[in-house]
Amino acid sequence: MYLTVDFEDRRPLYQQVVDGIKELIARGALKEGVTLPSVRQVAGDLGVNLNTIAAAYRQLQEEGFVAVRHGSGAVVKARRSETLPEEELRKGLRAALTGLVLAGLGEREIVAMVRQELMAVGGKGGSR
Amino acid sequence: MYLTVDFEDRRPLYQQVVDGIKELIARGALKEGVTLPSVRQVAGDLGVNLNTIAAAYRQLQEEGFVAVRHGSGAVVKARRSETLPEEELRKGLRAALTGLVLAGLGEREIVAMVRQELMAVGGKGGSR
Amino acid sequence: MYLTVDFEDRRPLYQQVVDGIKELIARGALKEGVTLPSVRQVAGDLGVNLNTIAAAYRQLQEEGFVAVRHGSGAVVKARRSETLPEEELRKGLRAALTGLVLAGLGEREIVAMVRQELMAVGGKGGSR
Amino acid sequence: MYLTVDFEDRRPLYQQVVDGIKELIARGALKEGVTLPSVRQVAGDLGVNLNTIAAAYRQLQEEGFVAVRHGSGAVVKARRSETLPEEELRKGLRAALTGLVLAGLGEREIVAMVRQELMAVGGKGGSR
DNA sequence: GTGGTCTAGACCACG
DNA sequence: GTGGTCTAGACCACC
Repeated sequence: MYLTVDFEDRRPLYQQVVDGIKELIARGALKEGVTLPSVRQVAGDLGVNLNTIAAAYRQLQEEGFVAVRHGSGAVVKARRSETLPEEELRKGLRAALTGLVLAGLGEREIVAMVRQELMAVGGKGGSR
Repeated sequence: MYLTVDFEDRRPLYQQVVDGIKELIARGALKEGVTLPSVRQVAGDLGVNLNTIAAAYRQLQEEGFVAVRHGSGAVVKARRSETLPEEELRKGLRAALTGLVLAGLGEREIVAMVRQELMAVGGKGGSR
Repeated sequence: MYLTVDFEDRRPLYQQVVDGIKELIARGALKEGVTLPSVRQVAGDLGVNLNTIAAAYRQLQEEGFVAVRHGSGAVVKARRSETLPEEELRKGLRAALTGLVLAGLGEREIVAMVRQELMAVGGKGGSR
Repeated sequence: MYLTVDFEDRRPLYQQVVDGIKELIARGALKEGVTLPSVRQVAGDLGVNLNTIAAAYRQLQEEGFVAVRHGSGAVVKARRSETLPEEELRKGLRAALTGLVLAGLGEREIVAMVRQELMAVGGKGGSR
């Protein structure tokens, strides 16, 4: 399971793990019913503390992406019907686009980049 | 200068101010040479602490968006040739898109939303 | 013996089994002298691990609800004169009521719900 | 602010703090807009680790009971429109009532106890 | 000053 | 084996 953390990133480590796993789910690389590697395993692989990964798994559970069961690991759940309120999502998108505009990219370039990222992120997830 | 902060937002206040001003610049609402309102003014208008706005202006200066001159306020600079490293921008875009994919939106809907936001964000200064 | 477990429930599986059997006893569905189905039987029916059911039976024994005899199963005991210390019971009740109050229910509605649940729970064995 | 933890209690410490504060809110002892004592303060008072209280505040924020702001503390929010699903609340109530029935209490005694607890918990909160 | 994150390491609860 | 909780203590981010 490809997952990395970047100690230079401004996001906290546990958040990077959460985001990374969400991305793997969005991509279809982690499907419903799959059991995530154990907290200890991931912590060892990434070279971070056990508690940090535990916090990430806890958040994924609270957000409804996985079902964590005490003695038996964390299992990816079926897609939730509900996610973040659309307003939140728009805010995030707008912030990202603002950065691209300020970097001098035009609409065509930006849309092309979006399409490219969509292929990387969600392209095959749905119909695979 | 339309600028607001949301105390419920997860981003820190100073970051909201930074993002808001960047957006105004991207939209062309704040052009090169314009002097931003004083730290005191903004702090009063938004009802936040002086230090918070000062931190925002400092970051804008560090990122090269404004020039702060002792005693004469903060002036919007010419667009910098270089902004955030492209890798950072892609990361931000990818994160935003991941959220949209997880919310169940398809490529068409997402591209449409991107176009819509681009019109809102980049109205004037986009194709420089 | 109607007994179910819910893998989504926040309580551990063994606790759900304990609570379920207590409820059956409270309702009079399991009377003194009755032998509970074997650990294997229950584990198979519910699709959970043997150890989980064994832990539940052990706790029921420790709390005095059943007598476990080597090789002959677990037998429901006469109602004990003393159960959990009253303080514990009040704590549990108070926690449950706090939730209902925070949900905005008024005293009348809550008392009505209590009466309703009492009819469901204590149908037969209530006023011993 | 009366708040205690019990090291013998089976609930984790942070959960006891969460429950305690919820109860104070339900009782009206903590009203909207009040700032909770600092994490360090509470940790010191209760004799537990700082992180334990931080976890409690975090959960209260996630459940929408308080707004935690980085440099300025945790403020009690207006009542949320939405709480736990009713099913969860009924489960909790049923479990509590089962205990009381097993202790030999009759319907009258139980209803009386409920009324008594309601006066202690939520009686004055609403109309005060 | 405030809360947030992380580590190291211990111990417990669950299956 | 699994995840959960707690501590001690450090350091960071925010206001």
